[in-house]
Amino acid sequence: MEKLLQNFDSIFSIDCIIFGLNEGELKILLIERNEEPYKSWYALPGNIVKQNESIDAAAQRILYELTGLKGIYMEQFHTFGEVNRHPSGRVITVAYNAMIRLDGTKELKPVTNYASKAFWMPVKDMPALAFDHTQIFNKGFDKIRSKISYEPIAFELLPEKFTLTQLQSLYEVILNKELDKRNFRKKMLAYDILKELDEKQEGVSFRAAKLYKFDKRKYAKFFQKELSFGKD
Amino acid sequence: MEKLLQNFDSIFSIDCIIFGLNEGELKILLIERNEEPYKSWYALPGNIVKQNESIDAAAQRILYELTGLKGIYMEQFHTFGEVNRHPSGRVITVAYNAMIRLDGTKELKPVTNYASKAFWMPVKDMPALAFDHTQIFNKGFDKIRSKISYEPIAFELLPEKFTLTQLQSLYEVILNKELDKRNFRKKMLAYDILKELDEKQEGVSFRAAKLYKFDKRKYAKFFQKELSFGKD
DNA sequence: ACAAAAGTGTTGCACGTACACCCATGT
DNA sequence: ACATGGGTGTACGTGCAACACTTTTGT
Repeated sequence: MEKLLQNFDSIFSIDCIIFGLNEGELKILLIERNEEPYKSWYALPGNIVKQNESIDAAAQRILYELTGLKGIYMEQFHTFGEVNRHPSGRVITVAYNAMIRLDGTKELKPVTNYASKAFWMPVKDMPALAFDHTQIFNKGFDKIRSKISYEPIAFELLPEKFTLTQLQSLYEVILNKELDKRNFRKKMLAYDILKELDEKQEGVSFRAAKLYKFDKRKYAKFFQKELSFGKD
Repeated sequence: MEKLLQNFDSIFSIDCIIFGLNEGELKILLIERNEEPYKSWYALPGNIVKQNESIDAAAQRILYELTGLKGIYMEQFHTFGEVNRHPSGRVITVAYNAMIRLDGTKELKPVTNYASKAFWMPVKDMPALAFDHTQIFNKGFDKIRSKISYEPIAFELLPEKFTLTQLQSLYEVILNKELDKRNFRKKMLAYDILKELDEKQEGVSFRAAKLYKFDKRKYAKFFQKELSFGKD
């Protein structure tokens, strides 16, 4: 083992699943590869971790280099380690995911030649991806879907000010089922993590809806759930 | 990148957190290291993944080599990738955990020299461990604790036949809090995943309790939970 | 006036929680 | 007889699911 450790290359990679919401459609960030293997295929933003950076730091750097996005909080969700998942050799990959707000100010522009472009792809139109990225994406999507079921994380995707109907549509897209309007609103408001604003929607040709903001301070309590059988 | 891929050593490792229950005490499986670095320290069973094996397969092999245990179903829960977590070089580690039944037939015997012994350590007495294994253990324990809160996985730890009181004690040990006896029994029986046997406890100096078995067939339904707002 | 979406309450049910006493058995 | 854990039921509160009509606004 000592010999192994003396001269090694760190061959592990990061792949990122970044969700965004645009015109009511759930999308994820893809790149078009500009390198072999899988040159000109679509792929998740991903690359090799350097020897002197932690995997969390690598995730930040790689996302930036391939898409121009900086400072996105990503969470590791699984490591894929089949022997032949990469055609050029043994590479295991640590997959991260994140949800971000698309406010129009975030331009996508790869900083390296490794990607020829970065773009948003509607989740419902996902094409075949390079490597095992389709499998990685499926697992990441499952993860998000299950997480949203017990933690109100969907706000990350919405603009700062949003209507309850927009929030509900987002839940419906992610969970892929219709929800009851009255029950949804009741439950969301009961969480007490929304601030009602004095503003209304503008530019719609029907009754304008109230706008809400997500209240980060009150959000904390949703990270303390536990099974109990009485006597807390 | 292509150059990197041409001659590489795969330097990633696996570490295993194996929980067991013995005399009502929650324990985890440790080894005593027989190699530098950290020679003669206690550590989680773990070692380097080979180039031609998947990380899941590596987890099986490594656990076997270090402890003699075979065919234990382990689940990956996190990958640790700080730059300096291993003193000899850059090694990231994929951590797995599992819960197993200690029925006395499983002898612990390392098959390689890499460990001088393998043994069960009570969780409440955890010593300092080699590398960042204490941190890994803490995260794995958190994971188990949170998982048991929404999925009745604790049966893995118990003998085939057990009493409800034993089951409750186990929950209390893992969750680190007292539970109400009536509510606990009501809830567990309501899950309808226990088979009541015609047997009773033996060799106790008080009223013998009924024995139960875990019914694997009925267990399936606990893997289908989702947030909903009506209209399923 | 009409089209389109906003907004709003009640009821039944399932589940969680709090809580205390008698029973069976071995010594 | 007594000590030890085994075993049991009820009442209350909360949260989820089902369900339909009126209001507001722009065209």
